[in-house]
Amino acid sequence: MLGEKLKELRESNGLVQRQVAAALGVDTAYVSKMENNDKPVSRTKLKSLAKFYHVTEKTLLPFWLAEKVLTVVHNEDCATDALKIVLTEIDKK
Amino acid sequence: MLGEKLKELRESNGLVQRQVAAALGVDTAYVSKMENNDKPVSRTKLKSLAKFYHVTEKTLLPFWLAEKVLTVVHNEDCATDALKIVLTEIDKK
DNA sequence: AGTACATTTGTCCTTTTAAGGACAAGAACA
DNA sequence: TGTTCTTGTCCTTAAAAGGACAAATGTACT
Repeated sequence: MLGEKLKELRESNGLVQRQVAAALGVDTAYVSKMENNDKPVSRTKLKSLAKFYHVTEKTLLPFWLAEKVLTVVHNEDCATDALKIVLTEIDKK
Repeated sequence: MLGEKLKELRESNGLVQRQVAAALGVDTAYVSKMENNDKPVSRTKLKSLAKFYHVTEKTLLPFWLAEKVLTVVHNEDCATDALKIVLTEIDKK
């Protein structure tokens, strides 16, 4: 979800993980894990990535947040119900 | 959301927080916080509460999960977008 | 007004879990 | 083979969970 997006962005910019890693000041393993949703992406890194890929943070944010939500509901069989409850709760306000 | 539910259940059973607290082995402050969504409700406590109120855990679970999701998306203005992304992602599987 | 009980709020502490990240070593691939 | 990407393990620090306690507030009754 977010990882896929990040990978797309990197490849569409013709970049290799090593370069991204350098830009963020981390190693390539870290980048790989972010792209495979194995490590959470911090918000500050998200900002750096957005800048690096020349997109606005705002476009990435929904995917970033979705990823977080997914880890919470992941493997719960009432996930859909829960999400719908939250949705109605949100626009009730 | 979950808290409201718990409070409803308690009151519909004509119980007071002190009794719930005793059943769970915690103090009343803790119960109050659970009912006001100030403290997360652990899954084991959820089970105890379900048993105590004579409802199945399955009926409470969606609200419990919704509460967790809410704390994740809370104060993010793209919350709705994120939730929708997760929804489509989920039933894509 | 004053007591008695119920609930809420705030602060504190300890323990558990997650984040953030390095490193080494294993696949893929060109 | 050299480069990229992935996986697994480890470590350290930063949060969050779980919960106690005290004190404040609310409520109802007489």
